[in-house]
Amino acid sequence: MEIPSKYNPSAVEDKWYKYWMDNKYFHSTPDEREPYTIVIPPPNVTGVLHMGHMLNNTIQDILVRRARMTGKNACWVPGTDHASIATEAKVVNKLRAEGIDKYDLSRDEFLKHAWEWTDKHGGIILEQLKKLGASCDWDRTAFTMDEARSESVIKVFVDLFNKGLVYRGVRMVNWDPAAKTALSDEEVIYKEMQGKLYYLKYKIEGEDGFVTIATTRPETILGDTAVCVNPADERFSHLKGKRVLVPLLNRSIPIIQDEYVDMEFGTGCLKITPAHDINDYEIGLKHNLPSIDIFNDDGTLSEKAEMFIGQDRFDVRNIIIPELEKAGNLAKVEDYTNKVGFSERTDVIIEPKLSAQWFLKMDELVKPALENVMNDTIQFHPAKFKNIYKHWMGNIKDWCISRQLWWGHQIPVYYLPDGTFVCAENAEEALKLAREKSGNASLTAVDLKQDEDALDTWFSSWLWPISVFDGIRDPENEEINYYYPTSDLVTAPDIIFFWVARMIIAGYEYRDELPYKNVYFTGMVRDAQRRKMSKSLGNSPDPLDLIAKYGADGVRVGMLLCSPAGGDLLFDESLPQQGSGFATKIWNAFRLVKNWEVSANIEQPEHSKLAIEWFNNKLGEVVATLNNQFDQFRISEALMTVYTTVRDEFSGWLLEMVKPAYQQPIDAKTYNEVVELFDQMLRLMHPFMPFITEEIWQMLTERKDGESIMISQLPKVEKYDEALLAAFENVKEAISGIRKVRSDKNIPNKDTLELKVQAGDKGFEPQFNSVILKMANLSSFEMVTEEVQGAASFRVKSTNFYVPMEGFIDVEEELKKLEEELKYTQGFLTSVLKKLSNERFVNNAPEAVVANEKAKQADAEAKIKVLEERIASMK
RNA sequence: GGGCGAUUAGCUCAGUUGGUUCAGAGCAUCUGGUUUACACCCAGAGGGUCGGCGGUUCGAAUCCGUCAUCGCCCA
Repeated sequence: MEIPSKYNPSAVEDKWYKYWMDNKYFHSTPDEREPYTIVIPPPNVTGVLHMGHMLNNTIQDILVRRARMTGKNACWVPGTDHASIATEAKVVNKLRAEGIDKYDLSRDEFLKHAWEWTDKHGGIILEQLKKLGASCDWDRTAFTMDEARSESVIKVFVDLFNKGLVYRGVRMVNWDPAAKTALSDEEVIYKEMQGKLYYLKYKIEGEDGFVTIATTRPETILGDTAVCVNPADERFSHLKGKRVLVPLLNRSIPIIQDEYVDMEFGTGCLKITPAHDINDYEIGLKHNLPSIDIFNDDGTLSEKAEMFIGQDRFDVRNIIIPELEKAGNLAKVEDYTNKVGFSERTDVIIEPKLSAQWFLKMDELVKPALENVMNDTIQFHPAKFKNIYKHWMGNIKDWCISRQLWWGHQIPVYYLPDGTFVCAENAEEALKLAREKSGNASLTAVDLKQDEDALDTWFSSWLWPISVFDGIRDPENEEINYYYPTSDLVTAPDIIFFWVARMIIAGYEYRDELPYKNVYFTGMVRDAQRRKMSKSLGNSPDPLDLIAKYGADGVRVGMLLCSPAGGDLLFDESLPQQGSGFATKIWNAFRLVKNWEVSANIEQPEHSKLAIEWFNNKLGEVVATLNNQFDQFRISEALMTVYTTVRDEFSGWLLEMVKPAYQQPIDAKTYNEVVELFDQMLRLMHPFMPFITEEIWQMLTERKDGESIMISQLPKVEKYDEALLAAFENVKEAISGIRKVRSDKNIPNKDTLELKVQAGDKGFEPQFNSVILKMANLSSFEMVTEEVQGAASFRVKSTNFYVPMEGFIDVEEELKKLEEELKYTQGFLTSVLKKLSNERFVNNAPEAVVANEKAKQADAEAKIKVLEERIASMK
């Protein structure tokens, strides 16, 4: 078989992905095995794959592939969410570009366009995930607005309504005037803005004087219904009970007193506009002030404003100032920086607005969700996110679940002609209820009008772990009972409240059970300068370009190399480059082994036998380490374990030890054992690098059609000989010592050396002599009992190693080195003795710790003796 | 303003209930090397008073207090 000298990822990756798909290896159906389930955090249909998805889905794929290789029935459910605000905005923009206004269309016509758009763009991101190697069960692909999921959402709304947990209320909401919808607090982004602080004079009614207030939003004076001062503020005590006139309108409003007012800020005098500021709204409620809503839904001024009707709120700000100045109401203007809320979806400035919305009562629902995270029934990784979760859940507000949009699940509330309403899963049911409620049997379907609003997208995604298995509509079906609760959730910390908390709430409400056992929070992907990856900065590489350049395996390794859980990942192209370099390294190891000529007629050399015995034990240790790291979700550390094991232990030590001499064949026994060890290593690597491991695994030895590394089993933890591994570390140290002598004396590796060993109590492992002989390229190996002169020397523990080289040795320099080594060891001994001579240490410290110090003392003393003898003999 | 978290090598981070040879890794840096899988490589080396101060302890990167700086969330 001809093995290409270069590994070519792109050809290999498409081939094996197709093979896995054709063989249905990703597909899961319930059986007697233990399930391992992950639901994908459904990406938004408007999105394309970005670096955050790459990281997130790489981690999920690693977990799923590993579970599959440990005998579990692994099921990774993919899907997308409908993203009502973002998608509706995209569709509205597209229609506008075609000269169509949304409001010229009926709801049904608009939805037809939205579905068309979704069908065209919605699946792109899932196709991209395939390039990454994602082993999702594609037969299960779900969408938050497909039939099963939609019916589930409606069913849940009706259920919560009937439980009395859904109510309609008027609240101050975050209004997005571009999308014409309310947003949740979490969808508002506050940005620092350079603005102005305007000082405006309000005439005191019936007097000559003025009261001066400061505001950043002069256009809202038209909605003022009071001016407020702090009751403790003596500057304004004379104003008590008086009234002032709103500039331009000359409307008379009261001066009220409230401790809310900060006496230090501005003039200490605050205008109150209850309809357009959340704090003013609270004060308005407290003091029974009227609210005057001066804005239309699109951010233009309404008739209630009495002036500037139909003009945009920010235009009005510019034109009202000259008017106020002309009228003598403008005192001064200052520069001012404040935080302004922007819509996460449309990036326009949020308008606080009073509006009728649907709310979900949260206080009772959160209880089990909070408790079971705090008591670690559900584990967060890293655990620090428990605190932030607790804080939010403890201060939870009712959830505003209505959105003034068409794209989404229309709220299943139907209004009767008299303004009362009923809530039902469909129109027929609603009609039945309406007839009962009104006592009017002649009501017909056309008399009922369904609520225009749609539900918040999160109101469908919070059901995701249940609804993807149809557990809402059919709570006892085989799949939900088998796959739920799911195992792990992998997501970003910025949606801990939007999504994670609410899924946990829904889990306990609808299954009386947790939705998953572990939540792994990934870091945020940033660039090398710690900036967020964003389109506008142009600092985000296209993931598909990266895959084309470095291979999916290389990119997966690159993403993980520097991504601790919950920490920022500073992405740089050197990372996937390192990943692809690692793939090359593995490929070359494969080429080395595969190109050996195998002979059945030679005996296995001693050093090969030892090497294989050692590596078998090493493998046991590595498997145990990996299990431990995965148990703790230390995935990036697990990758590092695999990385260093392949590079250092497998390639650097094992393969070098068994490698036959140039153009010599290898014995069949060693070859077969090395192939078996290679196979085991490939399995350990497979979850991280699925493609190259499959490619090599298939070529490593004869495979039958339909076999695959992805359905093979990982090596199990076996007992490993720790003493053997420790002994081998001494052997490595001895070999390194000889290499260092070569390097110091400029002796080429191909020249053989002699070695003499003066064994001490520790540091010499005679059973490995054949290994040292081969790895250090020695011509002879001799045990001695005396000091050897005219030789370079080094020590492992209390054993002296000598490499004779008469004439090469600078006695002075050698002595200097020995003196340094001695001084260091003596210093170390002093510190140990200091501890041991401290009575309180000996009495208080655990026995094992004291014994350890005594062992350190003995070792140091032995080494000092060896060094002193060596120095004495050289002098 | 309230809360949470962080501060360890040039960079990014580990460091499990305080105690195994004077704090580890990867990357970066430096030195040497093209030996017959691999220069996308190999062999070595340097680099940290664990943010400052104080305390508890026989013993502190680890526990407590305080200050400083930074980040995130909420108002």
